[in-house]
Amino acid sequence: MDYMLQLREKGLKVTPSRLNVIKVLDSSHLAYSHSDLESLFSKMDRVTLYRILKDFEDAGIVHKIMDIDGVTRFAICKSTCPDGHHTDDHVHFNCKACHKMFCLEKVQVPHLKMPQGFKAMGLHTLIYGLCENCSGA
Amino acid sequence: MDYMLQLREKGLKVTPSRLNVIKVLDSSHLAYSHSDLESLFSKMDRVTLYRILKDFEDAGIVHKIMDIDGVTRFAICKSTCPDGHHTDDHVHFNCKACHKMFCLEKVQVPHLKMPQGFKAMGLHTLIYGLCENCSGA
DNA sequence: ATGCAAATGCAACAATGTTGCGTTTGTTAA
DNA sequence: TTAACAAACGCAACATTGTTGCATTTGCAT
Repeated sequence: MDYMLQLREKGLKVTPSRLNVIKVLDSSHLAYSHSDLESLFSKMDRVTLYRILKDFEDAGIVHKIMDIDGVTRFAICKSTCPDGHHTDDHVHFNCKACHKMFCLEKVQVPHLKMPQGFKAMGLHTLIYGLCENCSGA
Repeated sequence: MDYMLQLREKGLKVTPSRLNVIKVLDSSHLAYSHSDLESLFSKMDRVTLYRILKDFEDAGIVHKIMDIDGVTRFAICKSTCPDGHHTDDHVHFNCKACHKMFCLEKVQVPHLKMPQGFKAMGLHTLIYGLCENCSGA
Protein backbone atom coordinates (compact mmCIF):
# COMPACT_ATOMS: atom_id res chain seq x y z
CA MET A 1 0.00 0.00 0.00
CA ASP A 2 1.20 3.48 -0.65
CA TYR A 3 -1.82 4.99 1.01
CA MET A 4 0.65 5.65 3.81
CA LEU A 5 2.75 7.72 1.45
CA GLN A 6 -0.29 9.55 0.16
CA LEU A 7 -1.36 10.48 3.68
CA ARG A 8 2.09 11.60 4.74
CA GLU A 9 2.46 13.71 1.62
CA LYS A 10 -0.64 15.61 2.69
CA GLY A 11 0.69 16.07 6.19
CA LEU A 12 -1.73 13.59 7.72
CA LYS A 13 -0.60 11.02 10.25
CA VAL A 14 -1.10 7.41 9.30
CA THR A 15 -3.66 5.72 11.52
CA PRO A 16 -5.63 2.48 11.16
CA SER A 17 -8.92 4.40 10.86
CA ARG A 18 -7.64 6.62 8.08
CA LEU A 19 -6.18 3.69 6.19
CA ASN A 20 -9.49 1.84 6.41
CA VAL A 21 -11.47 4.78 5.09
CA ILE A 22 -9.13 5.60 2.23
CA LYS A 23 -8.95 1.93 1.22
CA VAL A 24 -12.71 1.59 0.93
CA LEU A 25 -13.20 4.84 -0.94
CA ASP A 26 -10.28 4.29 -3.29
CA SER A 27 -11.36 0.80 -4.26
CA SER A 28 -14.54 2.01 -6.01
CA HIS A 29 -15.86 4.90 -8.00
CA LEU A 30 -18.94 5.04 -5.77
CA ALA A 31 -19.77 7.89 -3.41
CA TYR A 32 -20.39 6.67 0.14
CA SER A 33 -22.67 8.31 2.66
CA HIS A 34 -21.55 8.88 6.20
CA SER A 35 -23.89 6.18 7.46
CA ASP A 36 -22.60 3.74 4.83
CA LEU A 37 -19.14 4.16 6.25
CA GLU A 38 -20.36 4.22 9.82
CA SER A 39 -21.89 0.77 9.51
CA LEU A 40 -18.83 -0.44 7.64
CA PHE A 41 -16.55 0.59 10.50
CA SER A 42 -18.82 0.04 13.44
CA LYS A 43 -16.09 0.30 16.07
CA MET A 44 -14.92 3.67 14.81
CA ASP A 45 -16.34 6.67 16.63
CA ARG A 46 -18.88 8.69 14.66
CA VAL A 47 -17.04 11.93 15.34
CA THR A 48 -13.72 10.47 14.25
CA LEU A 49 -15.29 9.54 10.93
CA TYR A 50 -16.61 13.07 10.47
CA ARG A 51 -13.16 14.43 11.18
CA ILE A 52 -11.37 11.99 8.89
CA LEU A 53 -13.68 12.86 6.01
CA LYS A 54 -13.23 16.56 6.68
CA ASP A 55 -9.45 16.18 6.74
CA PHE A 56 -9.50 14.14 3.54
CA GLU A 57 -11.65 16.73 1.87
CA ASP A 58 -9.33 19.56 2.91
CA ALA A 59 -6.37 17.55 1.70
CA GLY A 60 -7.97 16.97 -1.69
CA ILE A 61 -8.17 13.21 -1.22
CA VAL A 62 -11.95 12.99 -1.37
CA HIS A 63 -14.73 15.26 -2.55
CA LYS A 64 -18.11 15.77 -0.95
CA ILE A 65 -21.34 15.78 -2.95
CA MET A 66 -25.04 15.76 -2.22
CA ASP A 67 -27.11 12.99 -3.65
CA ILE A 68 -30.61 13.39 -5.02
CA ASP A 69 -32.12 12.85 -1.57
CA GLY A 70 -29.96 15.47 0.09
CA VAL A 71 -27.64 12.93 1.68
CA THR A 72 -24.01 14.01 1.66
CA ARG A 73 -21.64 11.52 0.12
CA PHE A 74 -17.91 11.17 -0.27
CA ALA A 75 -15.92 9.83 -3.17
CA ILE A 76 -12.24 9.54 -3.91
CA CYS A 77 -10.66 12.20 -6.11
CA LYS A 78 -9.27 10.34 -9.09
CA SER A 79 -7.77 13.30 -10.85
CA THR A 80 -5.62 15.18 -8.38
CA CYS A 81 -7.35 18.23 -7.03
CA PRO A 82 -5.25 21.10 -5.73
CA ASP A 83 -5.45 21.02 -1.92
CA GLY A 84 -8.63 22.48 -0.59
CA HIS A 85 -9.95 23.61 -3.93
CA HIS A 86 -11.80 20.85 -5.69
CA THR A 87 -12.04 20.88 -9.42
CA ASP A 88 -14.37 17.93 -9.48
CA ASP A 89 -16.55 19.27 -12.23
CA HIS A 90 -17.31 15.77 -13.36
CA VAL A 91 -20.81 14.39 -13.46
CA HIS A 92 -22.38 12.39 -10.66
CA PHE A 93 -25.04 9.82 -11.37
CA ASN A 94 -27.61 8.80 -8.80
CA CYS A 95 -29.60 5.61 -9.31
CA LYS A 96 -33.26 5.95 -8.34
CA ALA A 97 -33.54 2.21 -7.78
CA CYS A 98 -30.47 1.11 -5.81
CA HIS A 99 -29.59 4.63 -4.61
CA LYS A 100 -25.94 4.18 -5.44
CA MET A 101 -24.04 7.21 -6.60
CA PHE A 102 -21.41 7.00 -9.33
CA CYS A 103 -18.69 9.39 -10.39
CA LEU A 104 -18.78 9.61 -14.16
CA GLU A 105 -15.36 11.08 -14.75
CA LYS A 106 -15.53 10.66 -18.49
CA VAL A 107 -18.71 12.59 -19.19
CA GLN A 108 -17.73 16.06 -20.29
CA VAL A 109 -19.90 19.00 -19.29
CA PRO A 110 -19.97 21.74 -21.90
CA HIS A 111 -19.30 25.28 -20.77
CA LEU A 112 -22.49 27.17 -19.95
CA LYS A 113 -22.97 30.81 -20.80
CA MET A 114 -23.96 32.87 -17.78
CA PRO A 115 -26.30 35.85 -17.81
CA GLN A 116 -24.76 39.33 -17.57
CA GLY A 117 -22.99 39.88 -14.26
CA PHE A 118 -22.89 36.29 -13.07
CA LYS A 119 -19.35 34.92 -12.76
CA ALA A 120 -19.18 31.12 -12.65
CA MET A 121 -16.40 29.51 -10.62
CA GLY A 122 -17.47 25.89 -10.85
CA LEU A 123 -20.42 23.60 -11.20
CA HIS A 124 -22.00 20.44 -9.92
CA THR A 125 -23.91 18.25 -12.30
CA LEU A 126 -26.11 15.56 -10.81
CA ILE A 127 -27.96 13.18 -13.09
CA TYR A 128 -30.52 10.75 -11.78
CA GLY A 129 -32.00 7.68 -13.42
CA LEU A 130 -31.15 3.99 -13.57
CA CYS A 131 -27.64 2.63 -13.35
CA GLU A 132 -26.16 -0.14 -15.45
CA ASN A 133 -27.31 -2.78 -12.99
CA CYS A 134 -30.85 -1.51 -12.49
CA SER A 135 -31.70 -0.47 -16.04
CA GLY A 136 -31.74 -4.11 -17.08
CA ALA A 137 -29.44 -3.41 -19.98
CA MET B 1 -54.32 38.27 -5.72
CA ASP B 2 -55.17 35.07 -7.48
CA TYR B 3 -52.95 33.03 -5.22
CA MET B 4 -56.23 31.93 -3.74
CA LEU B 5 -57.30 30.58 -7.09
CA GLN B 6 -53.97 28.88 -7.59
CA LEU B 7 -54.22 27.14 -4.24
CA ARG B 8 -57.80 26.03 -4.77
CA GLU B 9 -56.97 24.69 -8.20
CA LYS B 10 -54.45 22.40 -6.57
CA GLY B 11 -56.95 21.28 -3.96
CA LEU B 12 -55.28 23.19 -1.15
CA LYS B 13 -57.29 25.21 1.32
CA VAL B 14 -56.54 28.89 1.47
CA THR B 15 -54.99 29.88 4.79
CA PRO B 16 -53.08 32.98 5.90
CA SER B 17 -49.88 30.97 6.35
CA ARG B 18 -50.02 29.51 2.87
CA LEU B 19 -50.75 32.87 1.32
CA ASN B 20 -47.78 34.41 3.10
CA VAL B 21 -45.41 31.72 1.93
CA ILE B 22 -46.55 31.70 -1.66
CA LYS B 23 -46.43 35.51 -1.81
CA VAL B 24 -42.82 35.66 -0.67
CA LEU B 25 -41.64 32.89 -2.94
CA ASP B 26 -43.53 34.12 -5.97
CA SER B 27 -42.24 37.66 -5.69
CA SER B 28 -38.63 36.67 -6.43
CA HIS B 29 -36.62 34.20 -8.41
CA LEU B 30 -34.55 33.38 -5.34
CA ALA B 31 -34.55 30.03 -3.56
CA TYR B 32 -35.27 30.40 0.16
CA SER B 33 -34.00 28.11 2.87
CA HIS B 34 -36.31 26.83 5.56
CA SER B 35 -34.63 29.03 8.15
CA ASP B 36 -34.95 32.07 5.88
CA LEU B 37 -38.68 31.57 5.84
CA GLU B 38 -38.80 30.64 9.50
CA SER B 39 -37.35 33.97 10.55
CA LEU B 40 -39.57 35.76 8.05
CA PHE B 41 -42.70 34.25 9.59
CA SER B 42 -41.66 33.98 13.20
CA LYS B 43 -45.15 33.34 14.54
CA MET B 44 -45.71 30.39 12.22
CA ASP B 45 -44.96 26.99 13.68
CA ARG B 46 -41.85 25.31 12.33
CA VAL B 47 -43.75 22.12 11.55
CA THR B 48 -46.47 24.00 9.73
CA LEU B 49 -43.85 25.55 7.49
CA TYR B 50 -42.37 22.12 6.72
CA ARG B 51 -45.83 20.87 5.82
CA ILE B 52 -46.72 23.87 3.69
CA LEU B 53 -43.52 23.51 1.69
CA LYS B 54 -44.10 19.79 1.31
CA ASP B 55 -47.66 20.39 0.11
CA PHE B 56 -46.50 23.08 -2.31
CA GLU B 57 -43.84 20.79 -3.66
CA ASP B 58 -46.31 17.95 -4.18
CA ALA B 59 -48.68 20.37 -5.88
CA GLY B 60 -45.98 21.58 -8.26
CA ILE B 61 -46.03 25.13 -6.90
CA VAL B 62 -42.45 25.13 -5.65
CA HIS B 63 -39.39 22.99 -6.25
CA LYS B 64 -36.79 21.94 -3.73
CA ILE B 65 -33.06 22.16 -4.40
CA MET B 66 -29.86 21.80 -2.43
CA ASP B 67 -27.50 24.70 -2.36
CA ILE B 68 -23.72 24.43 -2.45
CA ASP B 69 -23.57 24.10 1.34
CA GLY B 70 -26.11 21.29 1.48
CA VAL B 71 -28.91 23.53 2.68
CA THR B 72 -32.27 22.69 1.13
CA ARG B 73 -33.98 25.61 -0.53
CA PHE B 74 -37.33 26.26 -2.11
CA ALA B 75 -38.18 28.34 -5.15
CA ILE B 76 -41.35 29.01 -7.07
CA CYS B 77 -41.96 26.99 -10.21
CA LYS B 78 -42.21 29.53 -13.00
CA SER B 79 -42.88 27.12 -15.79
CA THR B 80 -45.74 24.90 -14.76
CA CYS B 81 -44.57 21.53 -13.59
CA PRO B 82 -46.93 18.59 -13.81
CA ASP B 83 -48.15 17.83 -10.27
CA GLY B 84 -45.65 15.90 -8.25
CA HIS B 85 -43.16 15.44 -11.05
CA HIS B 86 -40.88 18.40 -11.37
CA THR B 87 -39.27 19.14 -14.67
CA ASP B 88 -37.14 21.88 -13.23
CA ASP B 89 -34.09 21.05 -15.27
CA HIS B 90 -33.06 24.67 -15.26
CA VAL B 91 -29.80 25.86 -13.81
CA HIS B 92 -29.40 27.11 -10.24
CA PHE B 93 -26.74 29.62 -9.36
CA ASN B 94 -25.29 29.90 -5.88
CA CYS B 95 -23.33 33.01 -4.92
CA LYS B 96 -20.26 32.24 -2.81
CA ALA B 97 -20.31 35.76 -1.36
CA CYS B 98 -23.90 36.54 -0.41
CA HIS B 99 -25.05 32.91 -0.43
CA LYS B 100 -28.17 33.73 -2.38
CA MET B 101 -29.45 31.14 -4.80
CA PHE B 102 -30.93 32.11 -8.15
CA CYS B 103 -33.02 30.17 -10.63
CA LEU B 104 -31.57 30.77 -14.07
CA GLU B 105 -34.50 29.67 -16.17
CA LYS B 106 -33.03 30.88 -19.41
CA VAL B 107 -29.74 28.98 -19.35
CA GLN B 108 -30.18 25.87 -21.44
CA VAL B 109 -28.43 22.68 -20.40
CA PRO B 110 -27.27 20.59 -23.35
CA HIS B 111 -28.11 16.92 -23.39
CA LEU B 112 -25.34 14.77 -21.92
CA LYS B 113 -24.42 11.40 -23.34
CA MET B 114 -24.48 8.68 -20.71
CA PRO B 115 -22.11 5.70 -20.56
CA GLN B 116 -23.44 2.31 -21.68
CA GLY B 117 -26.25 1.08 -19.45
CA PHE B 118 -26.95 4.31 -17.59
CA LYS B 119 -30.44 5.68 -18.27
CA ALA B 120 -30.84 9.35 -17.39
CA MET B 121 -34.24 10.55 -16.18
CA GLY B 122 -33.35 14.10 -15.21
CA LEU B 123 -30.59 16.32 -13.96
CA HIS B 124 -29.71 19.07 -11.54
CA THR B 125 -27.16 21.66 -12.52
CA LEU B 126 -25.75 23.85 -9.79
CA ILE B 127 -23.30 26.58 -10.65
CA TYR B 128 -21.44 28.53 -8.01
CA GLY B 129 -19.56 31.78 -8.27
CA LEU B 130 -20.40 35.46 -7.86
CA CYS B 131 -23.81 36.92 -8.59
CA GLU B 132 -24.52 40.17 -10.39
CA ASN B 133 -24.39 42.13 -7.15
CA CYS B 134 -21.25 40.57 -5.73
CA SER B 135 -19.15 40.32 -8.88
CA GLY B 136 -18.85 44.11 -8.99
CA ALA B 137 -19.90 44.18 -12.63
C1' DA C 1 -75.35 28.15 10.80
C1' DT C 2 -73.57 23.40 10.95
C1' DG C 3 -70.46 19.58 10.20
C1' DC C 4 -66.50 17.53 8.46
C1' DA C 5 -62.10 17.19 6.63
C1' DA C 6 -58.03 19.64 6.38
C1' DA C 7 -54.66 22.62 8.51
C1' DT C 8 -52.39 24.10 12.61
C1' DG C 9 -49.76 24.07 17.10
C1' DC C 10 -47.45 21.54 20.42
C1' DA C 11 -44.60 17.92 22.27
C1' DA C 12 -41.68 14.41 21.50
C1' DC C 13 -38.46 12.13 18.82
C1' DA C 14 -34.85 10.84 15.07
C1' DA C 15 -30.98 11.84 12.16
C1' DT C 16 -27.12 14.49 11.14
C1' DG C 17 -23.46 17.34 12.23
C1' DT C 18 -20.45 20.19 15.71
C1' DT C 19 -17.60 21.42 19.86
C1' DG C 20 -14.81 20.77 24.07
C1' DC C 21 -11.87 18.08 26.63
C1' DG C 22 -9.18 14.39 28.58
C1' DT C 23 -6.63 10.32 26.83
C1' DT C 24 -4.08 7.74 23.46
C1' DT C 25 -1.09 7.33 19.57
C1' DG C 26 2.09 8.53 15.61
C1' DT C 27 6.19 10.75 14.51
C1' DT C 28 10.42 13.30 15.17
C1' DA C 29 14.60 14.02 17.28
C1' DA C 30 17.79 12.93 20.98
C1' DT D 1 15.08 3.03 21.93
C1' DT D 2 13.09 6.16 24.22
C1' DA D 3 11.22 10.70 25.47
C1' DA D 4 8.34 14.50 24.16
C1' DC D 5 5.07 16.86 21.58
C1' DA D 6 1.45 17.54 18.47
C1' DA D 7 -2.07 15.26 16.28
C1' DA D 8 -5.79 11.98 16.37
C1' DC D 9 -9.18 9.70 19.00
C1' DG D 10 -13.30 8.59 22.09
C1' DC D 11 -16.81 10.31 24.77
C1' DA D 12 -20.32 13.48 26.29
C1' DA D 13 -22.98 17.15 25.35
C1' DC D 14 -25.16 20.11 22.31
C1' DA D 15 -27.14 22.35 17.78
C1' DT D 16 -29.75 22.01 13.69
C1' DT D 17 -32.84 19.95 10.65
C1' DG D 18 -36.56 17.16 9.68
C1' DT D 19 -40.51 13.80 11.16
C1' DT D 20 -44.66 11.84 13.65
C1' DG D 21 -48.80 11.65 16.65
C1' DC D 22 -52.51 13.90 18.56
C1' DA D 23 -55.64 17.40 20.24
C1' DT D 24 -57.49 21.86 18.68
C1' DT D 25 -58.78 25.21 15.33
C1' DT D 26 -60.22 26.74 10.87
C1' DG D 27 -61.75 26.75 5.90
C1' DC D 28 -65.34 25.49 3.07
C1' DA D 29 -69.37 23.00 1.29
C1' DT D 30 -74.02 22.05 2.39
